Amino acid sequence: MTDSGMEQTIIETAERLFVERGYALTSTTDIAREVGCNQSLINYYFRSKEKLFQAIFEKNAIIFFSLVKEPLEKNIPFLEKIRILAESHFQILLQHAKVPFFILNEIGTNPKQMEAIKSIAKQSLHAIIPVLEHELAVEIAEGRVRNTTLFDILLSMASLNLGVFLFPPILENIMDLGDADVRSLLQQRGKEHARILVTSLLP
Amino acid sequence: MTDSGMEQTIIETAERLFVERGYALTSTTDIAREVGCNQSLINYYFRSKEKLFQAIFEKNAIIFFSLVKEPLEKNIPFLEKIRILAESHFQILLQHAKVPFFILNEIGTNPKQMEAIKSIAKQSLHAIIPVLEHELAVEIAEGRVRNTTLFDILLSMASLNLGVFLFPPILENIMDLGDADVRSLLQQRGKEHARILVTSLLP
Amino acid sequence: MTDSGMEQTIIETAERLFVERGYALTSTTDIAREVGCNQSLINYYFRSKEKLFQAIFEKNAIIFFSLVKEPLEKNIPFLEKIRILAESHFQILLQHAKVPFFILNEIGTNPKQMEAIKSIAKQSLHAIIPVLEHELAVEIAEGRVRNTTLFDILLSMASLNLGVFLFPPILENIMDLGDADVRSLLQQRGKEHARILVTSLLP
Amino acid sequence: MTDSGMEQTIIETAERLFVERGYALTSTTDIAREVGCNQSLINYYFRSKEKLFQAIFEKNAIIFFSLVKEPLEKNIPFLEKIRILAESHFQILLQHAKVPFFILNEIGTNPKQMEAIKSIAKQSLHAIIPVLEHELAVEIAEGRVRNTTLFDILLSMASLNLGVFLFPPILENIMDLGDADVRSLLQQRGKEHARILVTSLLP
DNA sequence: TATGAATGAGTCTTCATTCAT
DNA sequence: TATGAATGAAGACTCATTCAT
Repeated sequence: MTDSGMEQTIIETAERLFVERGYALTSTTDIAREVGCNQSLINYYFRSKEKLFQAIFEKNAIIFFSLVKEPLEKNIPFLEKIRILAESHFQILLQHAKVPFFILNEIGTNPKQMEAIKSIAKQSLHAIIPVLEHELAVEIAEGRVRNTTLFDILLSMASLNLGVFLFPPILENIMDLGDADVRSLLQQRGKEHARILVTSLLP
Repeated sequence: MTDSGMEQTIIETAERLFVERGYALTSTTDIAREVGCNQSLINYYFRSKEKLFQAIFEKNAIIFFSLVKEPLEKNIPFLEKIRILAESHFQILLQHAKVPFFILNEIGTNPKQMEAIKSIAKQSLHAIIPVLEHELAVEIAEGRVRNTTLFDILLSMASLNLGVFLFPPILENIMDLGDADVRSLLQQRGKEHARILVTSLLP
Repeated sequence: MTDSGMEQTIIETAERLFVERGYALTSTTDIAREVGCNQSLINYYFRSKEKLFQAIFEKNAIIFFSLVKEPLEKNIPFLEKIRILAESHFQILLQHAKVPFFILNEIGTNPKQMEAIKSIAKQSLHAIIPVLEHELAVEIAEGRVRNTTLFDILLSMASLNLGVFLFPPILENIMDLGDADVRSLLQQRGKEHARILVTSLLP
Repeated sequence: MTDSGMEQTIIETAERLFVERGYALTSTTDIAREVGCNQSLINYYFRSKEKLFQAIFEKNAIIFFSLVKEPLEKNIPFLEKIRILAESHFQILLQHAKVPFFILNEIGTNPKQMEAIKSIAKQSLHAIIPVLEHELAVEIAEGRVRNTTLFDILLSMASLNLGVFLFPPILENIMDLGDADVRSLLQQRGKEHARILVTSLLP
């Protein structure tokens, strides 16, 4: 802990615990114990458990809704864009494996969070959706893509990609695989998902 | 309310609340209030909140791992079986829309539940996996299915199907769609998933 | 403490402490300690400190606004009514010497209490004010009472009577009188107040 | 803010808040926030919340016990002195409308304050009481004033005058009068009180 | 079978105060 | 003179559980 990095330490510890156990099951006492500080200090810096949580939640919500790291290049065929999108989304999740569970959990657990998420989601998605929607219409019209909706495509993509990060703890256990085994099995799933998606879009 | 009507009512109410809000956010006080009985009665019948919960959790875990309602007929081509499996799984979830979130949540939140789940999962899956695994090997060998693993297939299936029941609350909100709209959009996803899966398996 | 008179004991102890020290300075821990019970028990019976307080506050507010024990007889001259009223009010306060301070304190301290008091006050006063107002008008018109308002009369009465119960603790101290001395000095103030009031009303 | 401007600002702000809300309901945090300074600064200057309060309390206690701004002229008839006293007391209160409630509240709430007040009260009153007491005896002996005690007279005076500043918040509410209405009703009460007092002293 | 009373541990929060700088 | 960090005690409240009936 550097020159009074307490505030930072608290945030980091809180993030770890919140993401691991969720809001309800993480007490400020837990955080303080782990940080090694007085419990009041948490309130001193963040005023309330909820305020501390909210900052962390929103930071992770942004990750949750990140589809790409850099904007998609324009002059790329539609299906190629979908493939890039899927892989990129997968890579982002790979770096934040626990985030999907955390966000899903908190949203399901506290409906109030839906509100907090709305603008984050829109901001993330509206950069990408209108363009794709238009391109998809063209592709369908010209017979290069089977008749479907962008909503369906994105839902499939999200499902495939997120599934990999939601179910593994279960899979590890029921398949008696080690953490490492599962991880390596999953590494290749990113490309596989992209392939599944693109294949499913061919007429 | 019949003879042991109370006990039953408590279980049912508890199930509803636990599935809706999760273990941590459901207090025995809540349950008692909703049931309209004394708070002690819950402990009288079930010894502890945790024991009451455990029964309910395991019941729902069984649902969560149910892939089919009836055993698959034997003399059906492999790909057809996969199609049936996917659709059947989807239909089961459709009847228990809140279960996936509940189970995932509880597992992620309380690692102890992994243990409880292991045998349930194995029992469900081992009825089906060895056969399919063998058939898949044959199909691949004979060039009718591209080279892949059953693990991959089932993970894709689970991801696609469960995604539909995990994300809609989010989708509803960020897309400003009504509950009904989303529901109807999803109805057709069952067959779509089967199609995606099967397509993705073709060589 | 009779057959589980806990609830009653709590109310009584709480009333004593609240009246003595006020809401802010009485902790539920204090009450529990004095009662000799677990602190949770207070919440068990009354849900919250505030609810426990509110009942007590309103009970005392009713006393605070009680001017007469029995309705005034009709066929009594106006000035005689005022005299009876003043003496009656004084007697009521004599039996609840600490109430005025308590009520004044809580109102001044928590503006929200004004709302709680409104209806109590109106109920108490509106039984008596309209009649007196009309009679006063007649008396003035016929020259038997000097020109004034009922508001002034009642404010004078309240001031004189309540003053006796608000300042004595101070008087006791600065005059180095014993509690008993002051008390006896005050006993006679009831009639004195009535006299002052009536005298002041003569033309 | 001049050299020691902070210290002064803190005192002034503290006084305003303490008088408005009382000791118990005013936190040093509140004061610091309102002043716009660090919370520690209050402790730095005044060692403790209580010491800060004590100075303020005593200053206001002096006001509370002030009966006259200038010493009464000697060669004035007794009843005229009483009249002047009453009006003068009323005028002082008019300039410090919130003080009576504050002092009464703190005394009733914290018995320790009685001690602090004793000498202040004595100092204020003993400048005036012995003389008046002697003059009253003469007046009574010569039949110009009815038989009473100075204690009674001063208590009546204090009651009438202080009542005006203690009850208005209540009156405003239960009579549905505006702040301004009540204020104007009360403006004239000063002279009225003097009249009531003097009248009540005539034989 | 069913209940109300009672408890103890734990949660979040507020607050006055202290300390090093 | 002035500050931010940190603390410990206390406050109200919730909750699962136990006990006697």
